[in-house]
Amino acid sequence: MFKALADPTRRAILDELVERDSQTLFELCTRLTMKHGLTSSRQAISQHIDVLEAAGLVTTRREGRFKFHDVDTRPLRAIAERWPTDE
Amino acid sequence: MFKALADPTRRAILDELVERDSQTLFELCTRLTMKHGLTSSRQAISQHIDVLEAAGLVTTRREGRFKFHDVDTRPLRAIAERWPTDE
DNA sequence: ATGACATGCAAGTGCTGACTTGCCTATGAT
DNA sequence: ATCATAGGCAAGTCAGCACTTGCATGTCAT
Repeated sequence: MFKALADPTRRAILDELVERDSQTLFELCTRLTMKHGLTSSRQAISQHIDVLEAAGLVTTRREGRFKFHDVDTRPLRAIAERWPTDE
Repeated sequence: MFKALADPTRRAILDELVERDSQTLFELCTRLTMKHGLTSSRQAISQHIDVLEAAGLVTTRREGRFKFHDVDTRPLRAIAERWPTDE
C-alpha cells in the first residue's frame, strides 16, 4: 500500500475518486488530464489502477463494456494506527 | 513524504524511533538488525535517514561525535486529511 | 455482421532508487 | 600524538518501476 501511495499520479487518481466515485477508466483519464494537468496515457492510468487495486485502495466492478472504480480509504487507517500523530 | 514511506527499511526506522526516541546512528543500526531482522549497512541506514529527514519525518541534532535522531509524525496527518477514512 | 467504442495483455525502454565500495573528516580517550 | 570511534561523501552497480508500443478481446449500436 505504501508503494501505491508513492506515485503522484496514483495520488491524483485517489483525489479524483474521493471527489467523484464510480468513474470509468475513460472518465478518469479525461478528468485527470483536464483538472489535474496530467499527461498520462490510458494504459499508464490502467496500470496505476492495478497497483491501487492490489493495495486495496480501489475496487472495480465490470458492467458491460465499462469498468467502474471506487475508492476504499480504510487501508489508510493503518498509517495513523502505526505511527500515532500525538496531538 | 510518500516516497519516504514507500521503503520497508524506512518504515522500520520510524517504528524504532517511535518506540525509542533520540537514538544515535549506531544504536539504530544495531537495534534494527537485532529486533527487526534487517541486514542493511550503516551507510544504507544513513541514506534512508537522509530521506526521512528530507520528508520532515525525522529531525537530527549533533552532539559531539554523536548524532541523535527524533521522529516527527506530524507530517502524516496530511494523509488522513487528504483522504478521510470515513468511519 | 460490421464497425466503433471501452478495456486488456505483454514485451521493450529508460530512469529512478536502494545499496555497495572505498576513502575521508572529526571527535574523544589514552 | 596516536588511535579507535562515530559519522560523511561520492561514484558505481543493479533491480524495479513508470511508461510506451502494438496488438488482442469483448461489448454495444446500426
